[in-house]
Amino acid sequence: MTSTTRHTSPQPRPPRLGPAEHSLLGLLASAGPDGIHGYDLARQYTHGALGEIIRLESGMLYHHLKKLDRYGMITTHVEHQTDRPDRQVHTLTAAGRRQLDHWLREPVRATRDIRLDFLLKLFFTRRLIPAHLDELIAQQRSVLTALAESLRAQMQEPATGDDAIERRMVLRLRQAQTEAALAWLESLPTTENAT
Amino acid sequence: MTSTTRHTSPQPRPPRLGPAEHSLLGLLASAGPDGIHGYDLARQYTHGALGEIIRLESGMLYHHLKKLDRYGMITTHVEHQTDRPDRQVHTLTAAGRRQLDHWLREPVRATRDIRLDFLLKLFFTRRLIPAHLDELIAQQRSVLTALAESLRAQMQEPATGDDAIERRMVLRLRQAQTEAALAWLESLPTTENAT
DNA sequence: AGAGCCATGTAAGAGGTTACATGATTAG
DNA sequence: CTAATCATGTAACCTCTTACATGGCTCT
Repeated sequence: MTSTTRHTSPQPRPPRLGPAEHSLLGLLASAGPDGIHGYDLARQYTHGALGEIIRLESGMLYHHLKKLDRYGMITTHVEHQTDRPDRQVHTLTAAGRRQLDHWLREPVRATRDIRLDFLLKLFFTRRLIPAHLDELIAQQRSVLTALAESLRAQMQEPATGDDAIERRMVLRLRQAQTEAALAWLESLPTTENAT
Repeated sequence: MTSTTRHTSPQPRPPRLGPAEHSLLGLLASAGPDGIHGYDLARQYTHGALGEIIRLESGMLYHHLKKLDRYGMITTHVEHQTDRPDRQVHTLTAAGRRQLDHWLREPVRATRDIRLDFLLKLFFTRRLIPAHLDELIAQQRSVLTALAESLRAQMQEPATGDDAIERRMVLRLRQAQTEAALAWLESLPTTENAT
């Protein structure tokens, strides 16, 4: 076991992490203080419900792990094995956990982010901080409700211009998708009717 | 007016065009044989319904035009102006028109492509080949109906495994989004109830 | 005089895809 | 013997985003 993490330049830039990286933080949080290695992480994206939400090729997975290490979100140490290739075991840092918790608390702003980002938040909130589930759902509902109302208001405006029909088609689609997401949200199992 | 198009190597690779490039082909088809220049194209993405569907920065726009020229989908010639900067006027080629028509005839396979790709197809079919509108909508409806049925079948399967709840949440969201898109599709103005 | 339009781009970087490289071990 | 598993990556190539560069002209 040789520590290989170097924190000479912890945060090269303000870290803007995507859904893939946040899901990795979530898996590392689930793994606990003993850490987890890349190949094990990769398996969680190919088997299980996570793979239904997001697809992550091994190339990108290792790339993201490097990035998270550079940002000081995780630490990395090599675990030597005799009969198998060496593993790099990763552990979540306090900064990584803070980043994860912050991300989990934020609802998504746009309807199109429900499919990927919000599903991930839901998945990891259930697993890591189930007490916060109702709050996450409630906050997301209020964002989508506001969006739906704004769309309804735009539909009320008198149609003007030669592309009025096209604009209305677009608006109605956005409205339909937003309302479908809202209905789905409201059908979600909460603490009241938990399993 | 100096012709600058070179067709020494017309198709360097099998051309895989994205929605942005197809929308450019659509605008070039609307412009007719006299062609149209980049800045004029850019305006159609900032004003009008097109901008509600897709956002295209000028940098990417000029990049796509270069690519379309390399692929032999458009031709380019410089139009000299004395009081204004020179323009590069682009014209759709027969190959470009073939590509556009082929793309317009294909329904999208996934629900998430409705928001961008299908809206573009709808937009340009209405504008260029309105006689084909009903067919496009009917084909897309049959694709989405099949998808909805497959999702319903998956929901019927007995829930098994420890992440069964999560899998069902994902499935129900996909179902809700697909059914919302279907309902919207069926509410679209067809030739029967045209304006 | 300054803002903004006209017209075409470049530069730099983030992010992603697809495919392959390596090399040992184990299961069928 | 062959294939798959374990484990970590590299290489090449797209795409997209964001911001800026240029320089003359017109409008207020």
